Amino acid sequence: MTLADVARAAGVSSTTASLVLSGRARELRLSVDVEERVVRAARELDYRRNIVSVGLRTGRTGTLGFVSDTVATSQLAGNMIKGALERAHERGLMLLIGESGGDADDEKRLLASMGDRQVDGLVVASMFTREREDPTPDLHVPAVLLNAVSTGATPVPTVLPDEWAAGRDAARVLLDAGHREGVYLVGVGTSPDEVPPGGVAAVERLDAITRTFAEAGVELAGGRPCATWEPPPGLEATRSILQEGRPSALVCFNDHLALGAYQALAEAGLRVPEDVSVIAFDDIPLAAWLRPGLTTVALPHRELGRASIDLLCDLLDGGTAGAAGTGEPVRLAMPVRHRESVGPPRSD
Amino acid sequence: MTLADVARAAGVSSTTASLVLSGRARELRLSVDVEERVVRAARELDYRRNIVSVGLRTGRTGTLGFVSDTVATSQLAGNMIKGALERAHERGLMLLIGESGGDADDEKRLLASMGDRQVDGLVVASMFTREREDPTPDLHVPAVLLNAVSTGATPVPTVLPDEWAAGRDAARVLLDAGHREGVYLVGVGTSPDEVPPGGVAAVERLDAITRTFAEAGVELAGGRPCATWEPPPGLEATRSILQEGRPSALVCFNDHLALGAYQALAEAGLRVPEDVSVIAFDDIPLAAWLRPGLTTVALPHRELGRASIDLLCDLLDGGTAGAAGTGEPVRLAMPVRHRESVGPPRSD
DNA sequence: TCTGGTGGCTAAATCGGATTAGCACTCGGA
DNA sequence: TCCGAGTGCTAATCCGATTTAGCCACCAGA
Repeated sequence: MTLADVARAAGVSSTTASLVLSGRARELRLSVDVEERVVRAARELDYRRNIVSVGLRTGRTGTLGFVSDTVATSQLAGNMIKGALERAHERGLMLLIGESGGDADDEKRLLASMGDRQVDGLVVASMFTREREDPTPDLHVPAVLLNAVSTGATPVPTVLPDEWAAGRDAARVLLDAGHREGVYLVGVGTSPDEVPPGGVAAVERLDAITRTFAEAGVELAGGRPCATWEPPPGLEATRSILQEGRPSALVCFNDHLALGAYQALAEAGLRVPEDVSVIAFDDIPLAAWLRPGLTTVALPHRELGRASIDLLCDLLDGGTAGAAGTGEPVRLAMPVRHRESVGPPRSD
Repeated sequence: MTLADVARAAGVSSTTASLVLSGRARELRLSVDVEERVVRAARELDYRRNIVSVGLRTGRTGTLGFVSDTVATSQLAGNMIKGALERAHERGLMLLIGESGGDADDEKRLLASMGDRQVDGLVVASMFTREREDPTPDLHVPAVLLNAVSTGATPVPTVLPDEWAAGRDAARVLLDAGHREGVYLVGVGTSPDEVPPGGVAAVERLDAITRTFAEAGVELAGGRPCATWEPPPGLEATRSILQEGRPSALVCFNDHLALGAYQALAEAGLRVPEDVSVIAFDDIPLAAWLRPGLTTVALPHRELGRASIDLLCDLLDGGTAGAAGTGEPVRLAMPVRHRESVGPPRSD
């Protein structure tokens, strides 16, 4: 079923059929009769426009590229993709997905490959917020960064979680509960240089936490940097903290670390939140399933994914209009999920 | 940079350039001189074939579609996609990804949309093994099913995890450890009709478990069907089992249920594996992080994803050659991950 | 010398649409 | 009566490749 078939069935030229089917009939004052005939023929023949052909002629394929460093490492990634997919479909676009595995050459290949397929635009995503160079210096395809900031000269439109506010809110939750001493960090040290490399998120959270406590006249009791933010290091770090005595509250820099912390606390016979309060970041499904439920500041992955598509589309059809115009990154709020792991400090 | 530019730079016709660049120079006895000139020009101009154009002319776009019901619900899903993505890239193909959210109309729309973009083939995936109808009755695009079996008349090539063998292996692990009584099922009942609807996996596992124990002269002590396989129902089910007395071993139908079981056992003051052994299915990352580490039969999601692409490619360029030829589904082994949650039965 | 074959390359058609230029006809005003 | 300005539609070109059909020069055999 091609356009020519429809045109023939409607008894018009394919030019006319094309015009009608791309909704330009009114604009070009085609007769209502002709318009109806074409529409009917198209419906009866179950005609669908061949997007490859349209792409060749117009250069627009209705397809976007989404390249991330790692898709499956964490569930989070999945949700980011899910959000992007959703939003793209809502806008009638399809997503070509690629995963570079963190390798720069692979990424380059992937981006080129998407360029070959004439994607209209690109989302370049990172699983963990970090700095990176401009992904598409030579490709002349509009691109936005997701969960990453460009170090290049020309700013690339960017979507980021608001990590600073998240750190502040986490600190406030503990302050509101009454914790003023014995607050420890799990995953990072108390000084900005004791943070995993490239971890923009950690730096911002740490800064916010430190300041917020300081403004309340509270000094952090200590922290333990962890090379990887997974349960075993979290367990070790917490054991180490326990050797200094019973902490009042633990700020775990992600939920996995918090799982390790739970295990160490259980080992030591301490109860959450009666003896020790715990707050974390990310809100992976596990957080809701732990006993007691883990209070955590959610990384809005799905919304990040959606926002990246919106930003890209703004960029595509607005030029500098909308959010894409200002050089500032789009920051998405990280909501606190209140569960049962934070309580008042133990009185003794 | 178009083919015409390359041809001009090399001083040949675009026909010749096309021939050279698609590796048919030898076959058509073009002179070595011409071949070299074209290759050099292409390299110097950094020429890349426009795949959209090729797609229009040849009908092959070097792009496959991957449609699943839910991408992000579980990590597993992510790994399946990751595997598919990997394999596709290894073969120089790109993946157009779609998520139907389980809605049949959305799926139809998605498939049509991919058809419009001339995908060479389709993988239709399901997160949980289940029966479904042929996804592409009208689309004339080759398709394979992943983690789903077709109920249609003409069999669709399919990739499935070998759930039966998995059930058998789980049972053997317990038998080998010495468990001969007090073995309970968490997630399903002991009879085949007490299984969540559409759960092909559960049916096969259950059958295998029952038979394997029966062959060893062991009868299952009981089971608890759960509406959803998540930690809270697992916790409830285990509490209910504990009211009958101390079980010797628990077969949890997935890792989430096992997490609930761990919580119930901890509540009751029972230790794993000294008092109660636990074995489960899936091998999500959490399984390795639980204390003690959860012995579980892994769902090879990544491999499933990879295999689906291989099967699809066989179908595309083999016709009925390779695995695609036989009507039988491709079955992938589910390896047992031995950790610490299974031990000998308590002697008293 | 003419014919037939073949080695080496290219003009032109093609894929399925979008777009541009322009045709044929009507109507109102000078 | 003639001109200019619509009105309603279409022929032809183009996008960037692949593929078909075929051209031209050269050489061997009759």
